[in-house]
Formats: sequence, C-alpha cells, structure tokens
Amino acid sequence: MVDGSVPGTVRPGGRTARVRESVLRAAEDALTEQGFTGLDLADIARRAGVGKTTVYRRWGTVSGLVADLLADMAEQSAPRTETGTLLGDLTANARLVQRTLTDPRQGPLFKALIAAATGDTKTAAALHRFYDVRVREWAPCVRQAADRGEVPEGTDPHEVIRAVSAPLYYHLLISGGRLDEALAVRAAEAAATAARAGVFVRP
Amino acid sequence: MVDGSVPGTVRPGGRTARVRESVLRAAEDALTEQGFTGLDLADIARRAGVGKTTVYRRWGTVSGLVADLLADMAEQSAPRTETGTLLGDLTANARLVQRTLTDPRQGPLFKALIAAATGDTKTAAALHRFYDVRVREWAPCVRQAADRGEVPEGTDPHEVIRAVSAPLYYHLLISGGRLDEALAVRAAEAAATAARAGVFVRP
DNA sequence: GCGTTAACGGTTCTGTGGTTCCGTTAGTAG
DNA sequence: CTACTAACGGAACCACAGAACCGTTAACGC
Repeated sequence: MVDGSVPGTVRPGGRTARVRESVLRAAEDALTEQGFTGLDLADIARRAGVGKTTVYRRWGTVSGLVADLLADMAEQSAPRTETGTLLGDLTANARLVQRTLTDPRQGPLFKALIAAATGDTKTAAALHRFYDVRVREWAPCVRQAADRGEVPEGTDPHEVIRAVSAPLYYHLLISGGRLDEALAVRAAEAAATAARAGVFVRP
Repeated sequence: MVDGSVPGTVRPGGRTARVRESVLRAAEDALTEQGFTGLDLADIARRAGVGKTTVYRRWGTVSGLVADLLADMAEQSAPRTETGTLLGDLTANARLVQRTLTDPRQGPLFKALIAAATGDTKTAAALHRFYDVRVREWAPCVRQAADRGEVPEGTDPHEVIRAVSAPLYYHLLISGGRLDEALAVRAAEAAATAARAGVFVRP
C-alpha cells in the first residue's frame, strides 16, 4: 500500500482527522446496533455527517473500516490494577473482561469486531494486534508472580493472560452461557492454578 | 413458526429431502471457501444444482440456512475415545478439536459458522445447541473421573469440557496464534489441573 | 496571506442480491 | 393408477449498495 495512493495520508490534519474521528465513532455505533451483517457505509456516512463518497474512498469496504477502527482502539489503553498476588491480578483482569463483554454497548461491538475479522485477513491482523496490545499490558503481573516464586521460572506470561480470557470469549461467542462474575472468578482461578502447577512453562 | 407455513414440512420425503441435502452440502462448501461474508444464496443454489427460488423460499436468508446447517451438523456425532484417566481423555478431546480447527476445510467452516451466529439470534441458538450436544458427548469422562476420585465430587462436567476447548477457539478467532498440538496438550493439562484442584465444583 | 491540490461531498449511474409471477414436476392420499 | 397440490424452477422484475463524475472546500508549503 503506497502512502500517496490512500486518501488521508498526505494532509492528515484538520478536517481529515475530524472526518476520521467521527466516522470511526459512527462505525462503532453502527456495529454495536446492527452487528457486522446488515451494515452499509452509506448509513455510517449519514451518522457521521459526512458524504458517503468520502467513506467509500478512504476505507473502501466495511472490513477496511473495521480494521482501522481496531487500530484506533489498540491505541487507547486502560491501565491494569495491581493487587500483589497472581490470583488477585488475574481476577481483576477477568472481571474487567467480563464487565466489558456484558456491557450493553461493548459486548455487541466486540462480537461484531470478531465476526468481521473472520472474513478478512487485514481485519484479522488488526484484531490480533489489538489483543496483543491488551495481553502485553497485563503480562507483567505474571512476571511479578514469577519473581515472587508464585509460578515456576519460564512461565509464558502471554499464555496465562490469554487463558484467563479464553473461557469468557468462549461463552460469549460459542456456548452462549451466562457471562457472570462467578465465571470470571473461576476463569482466573483455573488459570492461576494451572500456572502455579507449571502448565504454562515454555518448552 | 407454524409447520404448514414453511415449505418442506408437508412433503418432506423424496425430492424435498434430496434438495435439502444438496443445498446444505453446497452451503458448507460455500461457507468454507467464501466465508460468511460475500456469500449469496444464488451461488449456493447454482452449486447445489437447484433453482435459486427454492433456496430463497425455504431458507429465506443466509442466517436461516446456516441455522439449518448447524441443526443438521448437531445430529451427526463422532464417538469419544476413552483412555482411563482424566488427563488422557481431555487430551484426546483437545487433539480432536485442534485437528478439526486446523483442518483446511473445517477450520474456515467453523469460523464462518461462528461469525454467522454473532449476527442472528436464531443462528446463535442453533450454534449453542450444536456445542451443547458436543459437550454432552464428552461430559461422561469427567463424571468417570469423579467416580475414580480424580476430581472432587460436585465438579461441573460441562464446564471442564468447555475449559478444554476455550483456549483453542480463542487462538482461532481472537489471538491468531498457532493452533498446534502443544497448545492442545497445554489446554487439556490446564483444565485437568484446575478440575483436580476443585475449581469447577458447582457452588 | 496566496496558490496549489488533497480531500470532501452531492448527484447520477450501474451491477447484482433478492423478490415476484406463473408454469412444471413429483410426492402422497385414496 | 389417478387426482390433488406441495414444492420446485426459469424468467422477468426491482431496490439499493457501491462506483463514477465533477464541482467545492480547506490543508499545508512558501
């Protein structure tokens, strides 16, 4: 992708930035309300108060827009809480994810984002990057646990964090079970227990 | 949904059954190749050697067709293997799921099915039923482990089985990491360890 | 400021996913 | 075997997502 060929790269200031901002917010709203299916760029343009030509020219397809939205979301980070124990930290993380996924706005949004990523390589890459950023933010708590001797040396921090989220996403997308706090607590306990037993030691 | 109002319910034999069969197979192929997005019923009709009017009349929308496909898939069950230990059984399960999701045909198909379910309640219900059937098939191995005293009494068998699959689906859909056998083994170990520690005891 | 042109936006046009119409084929009851 | 009609299928039709065109606005370099 040559820089000059894509609109918004030569004059990124002022209006261009404003348009991007409002279109991304509108896309968020539309994804939340309509889901990934039944989403057209003209509608998003209307919500954003922007000409639909602009949206088609800059993002081209729904997938492309979602990919850009994910890149934007990856930049805003929420700081993690530190409790002093692995289980405490993982539980805090699990609760955060659980609250996010059950939020009436965020839940549907994340579903839509994941659905969009299944169909397009570019979008999938953006999704992977987004979650990689989030996982990296929480990985330090596992490293601290290793320093304290709570988990064996060589434990893969990323895998532990992913193990906490996995059951929550499984319920959201696949089994359809209740995403309650008890599930979050269990997910954190399971990950902590397995980590302490050395299951996530990198070979 | 009144029975008489939907085509294919009054004369389900012969041609009708044949049409359903070939359309579902064609839908499977199309989903595998094109994914959920960029899928139109006319194309499926062509593949199935069936008039597109028929497909529109009987299933109406892509989501409806996917829901029916999931109902069909829920009926064909693969028997589980028994190894005599919880870890052995869970590893067998994890490997089966891992092989399914990395299969060049099944992997994309499942991605598409899950994506379709995010957008439509009916399809989501069908997906949940499909996985519920699969989970039920494997739950006995946890009950047997409880009988052997490997896991505490009151352990929720379904949650244990779901805990095995969860990391695999997380990698498939979200993190994009390698779905190799090592991951499957780790998933089984983590679930077994947590189950033995009593994490999945129902409150 | 001033000029250049990147980027926006209203309008028109077009391809195609989906619907409607109606004639044909073949299940099922008797 | 015959009659009845559920279900199929080809063809014409329609609505609308997305592309093309071109005039307008406003970034950014000087």
